[in-house]
Amino acid sequence: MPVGLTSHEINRLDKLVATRIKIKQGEPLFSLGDEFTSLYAIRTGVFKTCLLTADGREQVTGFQLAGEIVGLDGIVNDRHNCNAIALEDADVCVMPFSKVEDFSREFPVLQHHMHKIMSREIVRENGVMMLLGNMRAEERLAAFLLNLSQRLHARGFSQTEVILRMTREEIGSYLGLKLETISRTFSKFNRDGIIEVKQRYVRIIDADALKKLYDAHSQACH
Amino acid sequence: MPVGLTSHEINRLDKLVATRIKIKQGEPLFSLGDEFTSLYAIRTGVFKTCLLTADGREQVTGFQLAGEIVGLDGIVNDRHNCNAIALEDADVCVMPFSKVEDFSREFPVLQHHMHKIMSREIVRENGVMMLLGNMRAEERLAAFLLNLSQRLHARGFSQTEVILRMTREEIGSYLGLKLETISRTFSKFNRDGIIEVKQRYVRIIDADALKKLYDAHSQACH
DNA sequence: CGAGTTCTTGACAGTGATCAAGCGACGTGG
DNA sequence: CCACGTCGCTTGATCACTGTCAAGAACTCG
Repeated sequence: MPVGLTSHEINRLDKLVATRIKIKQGEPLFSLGDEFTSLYAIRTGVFKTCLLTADGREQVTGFQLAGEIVGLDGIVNDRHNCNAIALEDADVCVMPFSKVEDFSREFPVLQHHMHKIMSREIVRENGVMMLLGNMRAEERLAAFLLNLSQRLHARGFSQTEVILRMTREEIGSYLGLKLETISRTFSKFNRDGIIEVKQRYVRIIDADALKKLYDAHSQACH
Repeated sequence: MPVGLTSHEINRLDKLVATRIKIKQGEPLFSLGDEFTSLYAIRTGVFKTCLLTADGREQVTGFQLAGEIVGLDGIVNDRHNCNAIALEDADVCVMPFSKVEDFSREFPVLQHHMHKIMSREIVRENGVMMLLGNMRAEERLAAFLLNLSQRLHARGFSQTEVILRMTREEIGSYLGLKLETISRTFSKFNRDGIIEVKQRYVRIIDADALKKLYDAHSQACH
């Protein structure tokens, strides 16, 4: 939520986020084709957003942590354009979008905040396109680990120790790789002493080595 | 521009799009790092948006045609996050973003329109992620050709004949492939009688075959 | 007309996918 | 508490797709 509001304004905005719902692990917050009514602010828990192909395979388009907004995909067609699935039991604020728009007209700060959130999502996806289009498996996984650990750190968790909430298959789908490749690359990082992996537990030992991998595609060809 | 406004309102909104600039082929409309001040509505011409790696290789993140909006990436950090380069001489409306926000608060229709435009861009990028993450070279190029011909058709051009404004390298960058692969795949489509290609000229002979390729990744694995 | 850019095509190599087998963790019910 | 079943993870062997390197052709534009 944006800053710079009076306490009276904040009281009014509280109504916007009054409705809270709980989503159990594995359950959808919304599904492709659902009518779009609201944006959702994640209070606790981790979600994935994904598209499904007709045969049931999925493309994970993002992982969302506490404090992030999901549902922006639904605005354009008044229907959700992806599935949002809880990767652990989650707690979510429901923000009816018509109210978001009403309040946005009233509070320029909120309006600008909304625009920034949508722009940030566009820029994030640009980064994923770069990742999928130009990077190799090791670079992709390094980028993923660094990004995840940074976001967790910003939420007060350890920057070096991560408990993955998603499977190898989901990571692979997000990164455009198969689960075997994720597993192999984790094992290689482990052998090289860059990280310590054991199933869902990951400890980042040498963040600089990961950064180097991440930058490699920019520097390799000098 | 949205519909459902009175002529008086339209007159006022005209001020928003009063500034027009011309961009020569190959010239940037804006560049990565530039201060963000405005959104741009393309009146004529085709643009590419791209990110540059340190070594000068690029990731094309999109191709924009007349009627589309560029610059949304700049909102989040008050700096442009990519380059927008004209692929042919172009004519662009400059819309100062602070005015866009002012008018959006005044005209709910415009506000909602803006939200839809940003949401549409998010959904488009989701589609590109699916393409880059799950599809093979032929499927990607088929999707690209279908998408381009549809968008051109919506602008009154032929649905079957396309003059590409971008190089093989730019198409490849967008699709996560090398220019040789684009060239080979074009040649294969040509041999198979699906399209007729000659340099920048492309005629779509068998759109259904392209659609089948595009859907293949959903149906192949039943 | 010539220089530079873009495109095509071939030969070969490499990265990651596929197929397959086995292991390990976790949860449920006996 | 343990047995068992399921799901997720690891690892190996092989293969296919696309990348890389290279050469030459075609087109564009000064």
